[in-house]
Amino acid sequence: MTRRDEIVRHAGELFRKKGYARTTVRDIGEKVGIQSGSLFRHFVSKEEILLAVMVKSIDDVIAVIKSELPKLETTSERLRTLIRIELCAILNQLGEGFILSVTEWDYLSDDGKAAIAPHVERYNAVWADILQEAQTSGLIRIDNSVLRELLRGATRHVPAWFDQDGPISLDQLVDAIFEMATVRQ
Amino acid sequence: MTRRDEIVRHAGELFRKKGYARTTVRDIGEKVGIQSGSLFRHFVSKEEILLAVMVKSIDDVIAVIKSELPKLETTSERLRTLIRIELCAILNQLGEGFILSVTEWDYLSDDGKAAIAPHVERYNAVWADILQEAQTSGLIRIDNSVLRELLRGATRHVPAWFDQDGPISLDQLVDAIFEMATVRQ
DNA sequence: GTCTATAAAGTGATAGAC
DNA sequence: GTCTATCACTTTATAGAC
Repeated sequence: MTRRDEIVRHAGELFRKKGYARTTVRDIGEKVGIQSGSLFRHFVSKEEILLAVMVKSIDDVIAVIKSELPKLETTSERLRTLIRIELCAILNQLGEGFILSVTEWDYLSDDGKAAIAPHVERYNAVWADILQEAQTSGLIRIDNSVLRELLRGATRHVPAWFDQDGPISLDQLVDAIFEMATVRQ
Repeated sequence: MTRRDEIVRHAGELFRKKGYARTTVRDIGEKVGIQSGSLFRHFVSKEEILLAVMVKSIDDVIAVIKSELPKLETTSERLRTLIRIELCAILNQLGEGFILSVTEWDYLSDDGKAAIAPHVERYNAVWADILQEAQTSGLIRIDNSVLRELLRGATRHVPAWFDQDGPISLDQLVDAIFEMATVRQ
């Protein structure tokens, strides 16, 4: 693992925990074990570190999706799995900063947004495909683009209240979201 | 309207638009039409301004709920209305910073959180009551505390994608959320 | 109650030695 | 490639005149 990777990993953890704005380059340096000034031999700016975290996280999650979904035979299974993967990603069991591409979007410069956009769009396309399938087969009840955003909001908010060691398991949470999204059949 | 009220109103608008962290006291002063230093004759700190925005917003929304819900006769109508009011609040058609009590929660000091908590709890209690009713009458399908958080996430995320002048009306959005939350009957 | 001016602290980023 | 040291700037908040 290169130093650059190491910085991305630690920065991702800090950004998630404290938010991008409240994480200083000194925090990142301390976590990595180097001085803050040394970070700038690896990245030209703090924003570039955020971008690297976002890109890696999104791409990691897409890779998992591409490897898992083709195995599944029904639309219902694919939708349920997609919900599960998004939840794992958001709960940081996959990648390290997936959620940041939603929560910290506004902190990016225009150039930064443009750099991330293709990755975000690839991820969105996966969801659009599955929801299109689900709508065609009558699995979901409401407009699929509206449903996508309602589900994105629901999953995005999960870290604020869900305790992985609490009374509800991750599987139960996936079931609840799937149940909410779909028609009872 | 007192100067204090004026500050709260303008600060709320800025906090919503740019976020608390990126809004400076200079921004607020400029908007109000006074120097930043003068703000501190009305509030002891920037955080106290945020607290005032939050408290006012939450209390305004609770007041609307208390005036509208008792008129309604069915659980279904009450739940739908509660969803509509939360959406209006989050879209800033009610109060000025309702959503801030969710999005900017982490920026509060411990004392700040303690000051807001009773107001948030009163709001949560309204939802808990209605969802309890809905669960008893079989209107909703999943655990009501889980459903509450899924819906809170869904509505909280709405400003990020919903355009009030776009193709979908607010009423249609309320319908979609209600449809998602409830059993088809 | 507002102004001007500034204190005190923190920020991202750079320079140059090693 | 990391260090030390620091620049240039921004931030919240204060002091004292009016």
